[in-house]
Amino acid sequence: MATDLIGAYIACDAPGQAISMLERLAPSHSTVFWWNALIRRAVRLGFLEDVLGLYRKMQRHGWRPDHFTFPFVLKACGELPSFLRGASVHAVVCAKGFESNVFVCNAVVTMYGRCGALDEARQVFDDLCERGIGDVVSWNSIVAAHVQGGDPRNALKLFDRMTDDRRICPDAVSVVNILPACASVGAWSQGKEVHGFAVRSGLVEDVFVGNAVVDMYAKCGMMDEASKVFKSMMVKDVVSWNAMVTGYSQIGRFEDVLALFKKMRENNIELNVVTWSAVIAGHAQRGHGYEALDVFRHMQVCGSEPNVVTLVSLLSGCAAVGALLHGKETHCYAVKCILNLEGSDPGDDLMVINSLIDMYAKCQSSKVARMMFDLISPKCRNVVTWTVMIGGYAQHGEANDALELFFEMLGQENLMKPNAFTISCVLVACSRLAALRLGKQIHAYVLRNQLESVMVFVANCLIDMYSKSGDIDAARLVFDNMKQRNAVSWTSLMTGYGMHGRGEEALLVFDEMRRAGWVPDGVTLVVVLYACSHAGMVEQGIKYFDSMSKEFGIVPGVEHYACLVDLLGRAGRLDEALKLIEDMPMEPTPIVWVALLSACRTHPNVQLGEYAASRLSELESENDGSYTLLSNIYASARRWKDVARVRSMMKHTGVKKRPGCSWVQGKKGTATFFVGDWSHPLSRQMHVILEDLIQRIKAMGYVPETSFALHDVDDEEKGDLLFEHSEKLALAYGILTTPAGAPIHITKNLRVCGDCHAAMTYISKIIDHEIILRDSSRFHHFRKGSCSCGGYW
DNA sequence: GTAGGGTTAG
Repeated sequence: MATDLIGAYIACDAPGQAISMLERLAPSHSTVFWWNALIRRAVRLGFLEDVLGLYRKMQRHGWRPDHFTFPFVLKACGELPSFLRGASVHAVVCAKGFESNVFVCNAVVTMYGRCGALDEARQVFDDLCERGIGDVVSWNSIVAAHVQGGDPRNALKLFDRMTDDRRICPDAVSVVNILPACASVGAWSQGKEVHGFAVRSGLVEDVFVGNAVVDMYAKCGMMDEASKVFKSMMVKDVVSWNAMVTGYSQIGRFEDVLALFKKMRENNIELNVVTWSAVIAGHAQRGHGYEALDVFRHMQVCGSEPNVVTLVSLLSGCAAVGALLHGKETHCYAVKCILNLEGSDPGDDLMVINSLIDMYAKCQSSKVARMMFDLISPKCRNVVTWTVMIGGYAQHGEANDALELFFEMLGQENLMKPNAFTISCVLVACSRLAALRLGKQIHAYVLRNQLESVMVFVANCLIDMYSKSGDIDAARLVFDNMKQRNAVSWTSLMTGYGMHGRGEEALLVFDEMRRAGWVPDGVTLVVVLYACSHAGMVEQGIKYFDSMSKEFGIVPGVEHYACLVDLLGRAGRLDEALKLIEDMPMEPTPIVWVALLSACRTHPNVQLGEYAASRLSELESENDGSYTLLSNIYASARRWKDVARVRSMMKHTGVKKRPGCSWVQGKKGTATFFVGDWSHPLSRQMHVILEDLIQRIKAMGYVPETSFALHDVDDEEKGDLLFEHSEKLALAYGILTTPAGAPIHITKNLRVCGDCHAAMTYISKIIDHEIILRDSSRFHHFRKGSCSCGGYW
């Protein structure tokens, strides 16, 4: 009688009444059923903490959980997820002798899987197998644990073992579990086998299975296969259609997406938020932010409610095109409609916040990004939060801030483990700063954590870091040791050789690349031309440029023309460079005119320089570099009035010359110097050294090239100004702090000054160091009185 | 037991 009442209470969701009645009953076998019923109800309703409360309460009142109780309780632990509580339930399972109950043990495996405890899950599973009581559910559980735990490769291995085991017959769940794993590692041939199995066993008629097959092919980019399966499906639902939409969106076939939309309407399938989000994401991932925004608008017109996923995709689109205003609108929308909604997953909120930080950083608003970052309490941040902020800094010339934040991340109380993304961002920052010492430490970290073996990306960043930090041979070593390479690996190495003026080697790599079967793209050709230009290989460069379309099927873009202008200009062939610009099939962009203007500085030509500068200012008036170049051109012609005019023009238009800045990586960190910056504690000694060196090289024939000083003052004073250039200060500091015989590495934010270049060439003859100077475009190795650039500074 | 999402390189 009492138990009937309890059942009724449970059925009408009055658990309090049911519990108080149960507590008044004496423990007997029949009433465990009602505790289980209560617990099951709580699991269904998602009251996970209540499940555990009931579990404790029933034990306090003397009832023993049975083989029905444990799976529910374990499910609650897995969904919370709470490893500690799950493990203690597992301990009780063992203590009460339930380890031979496969039903209970399968639930333990699933629970551990949900908690990310793959080793524990595996141990329970292996135990089941050893005792020969594992069933298909056990196998499905352990495979699912590996798929969800981010270990798809082992999931695939386990699935293979499962199909080899004759006692086990995979079911629909097995197939639906394993196909996403195939897709995530691009194992389409294994996916094809699973598909074959599904067909032979008839499972493919299950709409879940069919969807999983379509999804697998679509994610592998095999839309013909996906389409074939899709068409053959007797029963389709919106998930089937969305799998196709996603597939086409990912490979950018949006006209096929539109065709699907039409058919969906014909079949009365309503587009849902997943459909729209997938298309938005497809555009965003291809860098088509404005198309993503269009789809978003369309979605709203159609009355579909965006959700977290929609916003995250949309923000990545805004970030890709630097659409700050749209990003801000999306931010407002998120605050109004999405963030902090009752019952929303806090992980989802963090994802939106991470996307917002990334969007602001990529839209040049790193201050706003940092404000958002600081607003999140450190214990709520995850590794992506840190990475987007570090990456934002690294990419926008705030490399020091990037590194500072990275160290802050490492010092967090709740241990934050950098992942491959974080490491890539940090390496970008190292590259910018030429921070070789830190870069090497990061490399060691990469090796210890085996990040490079799975991540071509990280190794590519290492190549870039080493070559931009002055150690191109180390870059080569990283390259040679890569098990897998992609086109970026090759071009990174070529860029390195190009920057170091080792054009022949860059071209050898280019040949190697082609022999290895890689098809060069537009970027590769830019690098090839750049290498030719910086090594003075004019004829070679022209040949490559002329054969681009024929040999590689690449139509020269404006960036290739700019390279060729640079190439001709460096060689002093200014008329040809101008003719090339005039004959260009497209409108020249600023980089083209800057290339010509630089050439007019290297090979003084006032008239052409003026022309280039005027064309440049039509396109962008705020380029401080172009004013400096023009002023240098006038100065070298000793046209001081024009120099003054340019300076007043700069003042008038509010263009500020970026201050020259050089730095040296020493054992105790970085020492940074600005022009005329004598604030360093070693300044006195630096001054003495410079004075002495300049005296000595003057005796060797060095004549200060005062035209670089940008001032109309008498020569003696200009000599002083040259004396104070940041790269000379950095050199003096390097000499003071670098052990004899070791190279001095200097990095400068702008192009090296011609006088400094000349002075360093002389100085390298009399000091016991090689000087390796990286400026904004390339490396200069000064050794024994000559420079690797061969005068093409 | 099925679908969509945030961070990385030339």
